[in-house]
Amino acid sequence: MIKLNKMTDYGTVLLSVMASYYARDPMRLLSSVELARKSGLTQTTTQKLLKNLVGTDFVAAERGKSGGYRLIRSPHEISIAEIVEALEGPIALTSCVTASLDPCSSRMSCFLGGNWEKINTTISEALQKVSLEDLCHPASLFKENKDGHQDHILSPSHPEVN
Amino acid sequence: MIKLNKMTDYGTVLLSVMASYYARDPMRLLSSVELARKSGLTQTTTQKLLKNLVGTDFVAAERGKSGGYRLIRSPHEISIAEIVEALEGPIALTSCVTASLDPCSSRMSCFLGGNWEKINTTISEALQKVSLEDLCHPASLFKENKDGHQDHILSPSHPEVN
DNA sequence: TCTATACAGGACTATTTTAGTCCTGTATAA
DNA sequence: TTATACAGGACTAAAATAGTCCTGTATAGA
Repeated sequence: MIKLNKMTDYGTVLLSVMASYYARDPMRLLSSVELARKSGLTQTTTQKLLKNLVGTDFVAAERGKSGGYRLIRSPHEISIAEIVEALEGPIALTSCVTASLDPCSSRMSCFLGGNWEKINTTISEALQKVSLEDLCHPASLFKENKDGHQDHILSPSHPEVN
Repeated sequence: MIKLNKMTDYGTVLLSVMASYYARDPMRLLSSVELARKSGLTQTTTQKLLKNLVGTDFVAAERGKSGGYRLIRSPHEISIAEIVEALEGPIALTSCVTASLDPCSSRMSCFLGGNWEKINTTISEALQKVSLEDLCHPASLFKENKDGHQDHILSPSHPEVN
């Protein structure tokens, strides 16, 4: 099975929550604690994810007492490819294609490499065509509680065991 | 990084060797020992791979003293998708899509699931378009030794440490 | 018929990768 | 000045993968 990490799965959930807030107020900061609660992920996992997402060109952080995180690009401009690359590194089916040091010590691997690279490109293009917004339709993701607060109804494909 | 297993990487090397023999004589049987030597993989790894490949509709085995393995379909009819599925199971980015029992216990995962499935389909289609023959151009893979025997010049992307 | 060879299948161990935890430091609003 | 929240890395635990080993079955040839 060609698979994403759990962390990337969790990451899409987290970013979906952030996207839903972005839709209402792009400048709204959400702390890691808030994001953990809204996403249903544990705090430590949420924090770890956020650390990996800060520094990309779609998530920014502000420190201090009223600090937090927010998207800095519109969800429809953020591709799944970018998210995957932020959390897992370059999209490629074999490390041969991307390893720069002594990448292909044999003719076979180079020979295969060119073809794997075609496949990798195809896959990367497929992921580039899907945006965070495509995964996330914020309007349907939240419902109001009696007390006016919002609770997430989201959870990752592989619910985190708490 | 979305990645294949090492075993699948090794598997493409092994199948490339088999394809090169198929091109000369489709009925030629190659023992696991021969295949290990020609591919540069260890015997145990080769045997393990072959066990997983036998039973697919592209590799068959014959037992007994002069037994061995061979391709039973032309390399140009064998897609990388089939190879990957034989060695790793169904091609999918998250297990949610394929797990049939309690696959999506939350709205989010189902909601995401539909989109992941689109992505998975795209990736699967990309892999179906590449054949074993595309990876393997037998004519260029072998060179004759002085004594007229052929040695493999192939090795996997991640050469196995012996 | 006997024997050597080669595939069949599964159980087990070791290794590697991934996930998850913890600790210490820095920035900022109040 | 202090409480809060992000930053970064080291460490441990868990899961997945790779690799080994053992026993059984089929078959060609002596």
